[in-house]
Amino acid sequence: MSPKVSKEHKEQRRANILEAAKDVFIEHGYEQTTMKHIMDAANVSRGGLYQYFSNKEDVYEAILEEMLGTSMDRTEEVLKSEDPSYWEYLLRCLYGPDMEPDNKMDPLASPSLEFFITGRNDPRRRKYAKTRYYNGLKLFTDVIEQGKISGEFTTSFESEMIARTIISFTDGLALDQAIITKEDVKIKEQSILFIEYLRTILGVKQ
Amino acid sequence: MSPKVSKEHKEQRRANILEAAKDVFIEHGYEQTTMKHIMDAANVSRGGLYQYFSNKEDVYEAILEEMLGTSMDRTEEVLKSEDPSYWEYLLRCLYGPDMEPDNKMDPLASPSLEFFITGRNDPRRRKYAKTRYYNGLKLFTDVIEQGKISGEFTTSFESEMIARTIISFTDGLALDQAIITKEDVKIKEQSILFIEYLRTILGVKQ
DNA sequence: TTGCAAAACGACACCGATGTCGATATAATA
DNA sequence: TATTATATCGACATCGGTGTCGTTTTGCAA
Repeated sequence: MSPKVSKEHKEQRRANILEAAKDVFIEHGYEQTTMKHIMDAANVSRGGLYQYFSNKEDVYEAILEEMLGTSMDRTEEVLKSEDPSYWEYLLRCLYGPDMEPDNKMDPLASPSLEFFITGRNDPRRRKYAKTRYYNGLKLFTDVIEQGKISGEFTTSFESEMIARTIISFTDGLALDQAIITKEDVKIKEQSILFIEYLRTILGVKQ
Repeated sequence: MSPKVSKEHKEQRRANILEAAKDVFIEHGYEQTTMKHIMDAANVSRGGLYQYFSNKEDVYEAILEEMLGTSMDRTEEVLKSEDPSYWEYLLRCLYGPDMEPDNKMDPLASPSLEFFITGRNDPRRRKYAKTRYYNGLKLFTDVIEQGKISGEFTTSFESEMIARTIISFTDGLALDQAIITKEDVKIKEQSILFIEYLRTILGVKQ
């Protein structure tokens, strides 16, 4: 009845495997990585790996769950900060605490997009894609809505529609950087231009 | 020495296979379709298919070549029309002759994005992705540049950077519609908002 | 017709990845 | 130290897809 191996140890092991798997996915992408790759990276045998995850999709879903969780946490945190400007909230959600776009995006973005797009005919995968999309949509819509109420944004466009364009643009940037490479896509410069766009379309009062 | 089967016949057969393959790719996506699927759809045997194409990648590249070709032709055509407004040129390049965004995108967009992103570590595939990107970039940059020269666009932003955001936004929209589905992404409404954005960022004089 | 080169066929061998399973190692408890 | 549940191992059978190859069919040309 009593456990022969501590629960913490098991969770630790699982976390280690996930950590290693993440690196493999970043390097090879979703489709190209095999369970063998993960086994090697995590120093675990075939049987050992299958003890924790029943297949590759299962592994990636675990990584996704974690991502979706922490991204929600982070933005919650941002929104709870005492800064009163919704415009800054928005920039923080997009570009982190220092509100400065840089040249690279989340390295897990491209394997994830790959996971979503190759599984677009699979209800299970699509569910993850939708969750991710609607999480982002809700967050941005809320912030814009709040900004309107507070009088900081004077736009007459629908908050939700602006939120959608934010997501589409961000996704497009991630996609282009994945298939073309960073240097060629000029993420930073595009982001700066996009901020300018947002500023005008939202009618930000300074 | 002389051919036993006319060259036209052979080209016709090849074209038929490609036609069928295109439908299969649209239905199953790139990764999920197998040579067997294509064989069945095109009513050709295994050996027969391999007579024309040496593998799946080869088939898809043929489709891509065709796409890249016709898209260049079409935009060439648009640019050669006698209409003097560069703003309208731009809208036509984006949304076709009637300049009205609709709710759906090219059905081959998602298999192509899949082809590009799953092959992002393969130089061969990346070359296709780059060609596609830079074709679009050149087109939009040229049009915007012309519009500036003619005085129709008064923006002080770099033409190339605006062109890049056009591509990123368009790609993002295609991606989102692929992984989420049309109805949920509201492509038309987003496009209308995007046109508004373009109008302001370009400083279009009416 | 007949001859023949190319096109079309489909059986087959191959391969790499998968998930299972019986054997073994491990570590907590008695 | 002995017991025992379970974590770990890796060999193995399986499977689906691939590309080849020897055979058959086709249709133009002599």
